[in-house]
Amino acid sequence: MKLDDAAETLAQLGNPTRLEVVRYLVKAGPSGVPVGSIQRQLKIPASTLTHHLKHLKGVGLLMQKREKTNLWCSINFDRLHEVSDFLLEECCSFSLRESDNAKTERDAA
Amino acid sequence: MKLDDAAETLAQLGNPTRLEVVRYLVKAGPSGVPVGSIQRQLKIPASTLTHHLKHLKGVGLLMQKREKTNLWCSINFDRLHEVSDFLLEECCSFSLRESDNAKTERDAA
DNA sequence: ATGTTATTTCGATTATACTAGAAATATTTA
DNA sequence: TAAATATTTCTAGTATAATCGAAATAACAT
Repeated sequence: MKLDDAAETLAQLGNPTRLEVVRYLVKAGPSGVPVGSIQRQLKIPASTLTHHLKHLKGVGLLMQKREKTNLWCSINFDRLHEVSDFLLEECCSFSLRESDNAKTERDAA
Repeated sequence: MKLDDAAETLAQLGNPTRLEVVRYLVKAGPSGVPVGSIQRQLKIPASTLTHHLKHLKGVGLLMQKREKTNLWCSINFDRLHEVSDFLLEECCSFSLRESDNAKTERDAA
C-alpha cells in the first residue's frame, strides 16, 4: 500500500461519525446492513450519512449492493487489514543506520 | 480505546506529511531521531514540521527527549498498536442480530 | 558575552471538510 | 398511475486544517 493511499484512508477513518459507521459495519459482519438501518441506529441525518458513505466507498472501505429499495453496506475487511498493516509495517526492522543520527549531523546539504 | 480518541488519532495519521514522519520514526526504532534529521531527510520546512510534531504528540503518538540542542523524537509503539487494534476490534464476532436487518424494517421509531 | 545551531512561535493565505434541511430521484407495492 | 419508502443531490453556512517565511527563542560552545 502506497503512503498517500494509506494517508487518505486513515483520514477517512479519522472522522468520528465515519468511524462509528465503520465500527457498526464491522460488527455487522460480511452480510452488511441497509443504509436506513445505519441511519436510524446511529441517529445520523440521511444526507450526512450518504455524504460519509461516499467517502468510505471512495477509499474502498465500503462495499454496496442493492436489493429492492435497500442499499446494503458492508465493510471491505481486506482493505481495513491493509491499512492496519501499514501502520505497523517494518515496526521490528529498524532500517535507519545509527550513523545517520550521529551527534555530528552531516546529513545537511 | 474510546471511539473519539481513536478517531482523533487516525485523523492525525491521515495527513500524508505526518504519516511520512510516522513511517520514518517507525523505521528509526525506539532510539528515535532529532527533529532536524527528520526535517532534512524528508525535506519538510521547519515550521511545518514543528506544527505536525505537535499534532502527533497531542494524540500520544510521539515521544520527545531533549539531549543538548537536539530534540529526539520517537514513536510510541504501544499507542500505534492500540489504534491498529481498534480498527479490527470485534472483526470476528458479528454481534448484530440478523433480525435487526430483516426485510421488514421494524427498527424505525 | 557572542556566535552557532536547533527548534518554535507568529501571522497570514489558501484550501478543504462537516453538517444538515429541503427538494429531487429512484424503487417498489397497491 | 398513485402512494410509500429509501436514498441521493443540492446548497449553504460554519469551522478547522495545511502550508511556510520571517522573526523569535532556546541551548550550547568557545
